[in-house]
Amino acid sequence: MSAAPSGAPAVPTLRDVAALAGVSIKTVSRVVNGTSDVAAPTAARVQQAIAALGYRPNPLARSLRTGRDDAIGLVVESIGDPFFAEMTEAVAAAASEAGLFLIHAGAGDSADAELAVVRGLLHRSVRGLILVPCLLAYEAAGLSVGIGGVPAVFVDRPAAGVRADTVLIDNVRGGYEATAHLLAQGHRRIAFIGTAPERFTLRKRLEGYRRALEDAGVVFDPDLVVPHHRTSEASLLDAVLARTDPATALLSANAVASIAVVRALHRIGRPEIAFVSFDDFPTADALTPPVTVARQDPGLMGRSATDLLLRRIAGEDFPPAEVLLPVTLVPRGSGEIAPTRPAGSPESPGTPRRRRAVPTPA
Amino acid sequence: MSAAPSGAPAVPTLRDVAALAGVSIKTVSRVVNGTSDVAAPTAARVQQAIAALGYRPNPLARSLRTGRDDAIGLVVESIGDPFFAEMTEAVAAAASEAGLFLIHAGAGDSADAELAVVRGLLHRSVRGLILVPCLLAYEAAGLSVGIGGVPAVFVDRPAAGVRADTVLIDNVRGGYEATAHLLAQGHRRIAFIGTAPERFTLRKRLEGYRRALEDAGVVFDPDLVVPHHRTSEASLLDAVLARTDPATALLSANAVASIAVVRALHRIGRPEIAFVSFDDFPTADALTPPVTVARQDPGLMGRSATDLLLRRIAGEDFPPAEVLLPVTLVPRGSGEIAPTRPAGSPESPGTPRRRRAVPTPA
DNA sequence: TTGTAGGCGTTATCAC
DNA sequence: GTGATAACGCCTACAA
Repeated sequence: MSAAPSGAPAVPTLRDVAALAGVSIKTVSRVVNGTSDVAAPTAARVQQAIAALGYRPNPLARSLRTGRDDAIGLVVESIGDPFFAEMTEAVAAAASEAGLFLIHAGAGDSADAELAVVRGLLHRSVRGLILVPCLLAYEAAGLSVGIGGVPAVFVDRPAAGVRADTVLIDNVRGGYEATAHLLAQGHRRIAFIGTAPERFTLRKRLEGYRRALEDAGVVFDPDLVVPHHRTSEASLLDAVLARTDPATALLSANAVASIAVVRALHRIGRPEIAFVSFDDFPTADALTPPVTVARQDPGLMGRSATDLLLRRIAGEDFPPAEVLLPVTLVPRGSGEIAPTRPAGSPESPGTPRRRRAVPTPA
Repeated sequence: MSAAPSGAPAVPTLRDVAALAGVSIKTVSRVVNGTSDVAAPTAARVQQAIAALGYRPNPLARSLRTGRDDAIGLVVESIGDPFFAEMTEAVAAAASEAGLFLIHAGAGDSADAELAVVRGLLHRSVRGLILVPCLLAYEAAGLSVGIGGVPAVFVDRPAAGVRADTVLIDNVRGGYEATAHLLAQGHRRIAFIGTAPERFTLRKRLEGYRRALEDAGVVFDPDLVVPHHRTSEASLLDAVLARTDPATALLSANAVASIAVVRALHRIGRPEIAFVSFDDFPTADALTPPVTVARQDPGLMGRSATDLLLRRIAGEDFPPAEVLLPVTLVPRGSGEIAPTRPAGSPESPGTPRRRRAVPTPA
């Protein structure tokens, strides 16, 4: 066994330190917190006593007194999602660097649950919050969050009814450019896979998609927009491929949808269909063909959010920031496939700019 | 703006509720905590006052008084790793179901940092800890953790010097079976990719690999064991493929290594090399060929750990549990490729049991 | 069944 | 510069 002293270890308190150092409690408190000046010799004695006893301030008692905890809260609906996992890692790193604990709270999928969680966090006197609002339920919640309240930064999606900093990616532009990229290859029938109208990001990406079509003079066809439920993976692409005027290209709405698309294409043996993925994913560059992606940077998102939050916590005052992070198109092959002209197609579409062969193993 | 009352919202306390209900503080406390009996009409009045004021107990004050917080701590070195992300999600779900907050602390990569973090967590009076010990540094740390101290469950790797519950996967067996699977296809030169001797799991998997070789009468060749640093991805496989007696099959040590292998094979255009991945990954079944994996279940790991922890927190007493989770071999194609006999190979190895063609797109 | 006094460990107020 | 003393919000004695 280890060299633990017999009996209860008895965590030392300010009083113990004070007794050992022969000073008052308050003096120890001063030394610990570095507030006001303490005479050098006194301070030294206190430091020594602290070291001897292995004293550490009790964060709970401190929080009770000061009304704030050395922690920030992070509310994400699902940390299993690789995107949020990477974001969370960045937040965790920045928080621990700032000496703050990270209290992680999953909000499930309901607005009520989310508000309850946020309230719980506020009750713990967290210094600030980073929130991925699962639903736009802050409208009338009457929470004192954001500017004028407990510092808060909304991430990935905005929250209605709250003045607070927001960090988003440029979903519309990302959707636009991904679509424009496919249009430039000559595609006119581009399916949008994995939509979920209730989700802000996907709605925005769809908006970008529609705008790009519009700018190219292609009529929007709602039949080419397919939702993705985890259960429907097997038949995911049937609706857009098995028809008289099938889609010749696919744009997925997020990484989860992308992986479903990859699986589906693989299963039906149609790797030659053009495909751009919104979101990068680990093996995207090792597939056949390698997958062209519109890449966002979750780590950057987490860092930006935490930076803003820490500035707010430090007391900086500035108008609500709206950070819009870029989306980068990374051509890898799958998105540069030109449409195969289906038999009896009415006309040749715009000239494909380039055509990269699909690597086929010997 | 919302219907916030003018002036400071002033979080209501027990006293406010007591005043409104016309009872004593203690009575309110009793109602809130459900301890001892309170007369029905009194209780009703109190409940009403609570509702009217929107009172919520202050968890910090409660923690200070009771010496415990309604939270558990989770220490993982990197939550960005998909494996730990999935595990964390399971833990988070179970914790919130039990009404506990999850305090997440990244430990970086140093034993000192990890111990500091654990100490910090203990100081916050967390109810329990789930730890992925980054280094086996608990030996002489003298922390009152585990049996007889603050409930703790070690996950993924054991911790020396602590009596505590542990949840591991059967790494040796997983490594053994993956290797045996390749041996059964006739492979004799099997490379082990992504080793890192300082990591428990990888060491164990390597052990399983060696045992399987031994049982098959194949001499272990240390040159076929290659470490994986993130920087060396480009030339990862050179050492085992570019030689007179090259490896004909690969076994990767974990998901990160697997993805590196997939990329490397893709880059050098050698998809026909047999490959088994330790750990599943999202697109494993959509690659060409689909990747055979030895699959572990991170969610199950998180759930098992939390279950144990909650039982400890509830006061159950039982000898330290050592849960060993299974690893399942999932044949998908890449692991069922027989060796191509290199020119001048001395002899034909054991009969391949089955040979599945590599799907090649037309 | 209900109320009163005291303290958990800390910081804030005010004297010295 | 330093030290008593009173909170912070809650819960655990014990008394009524």
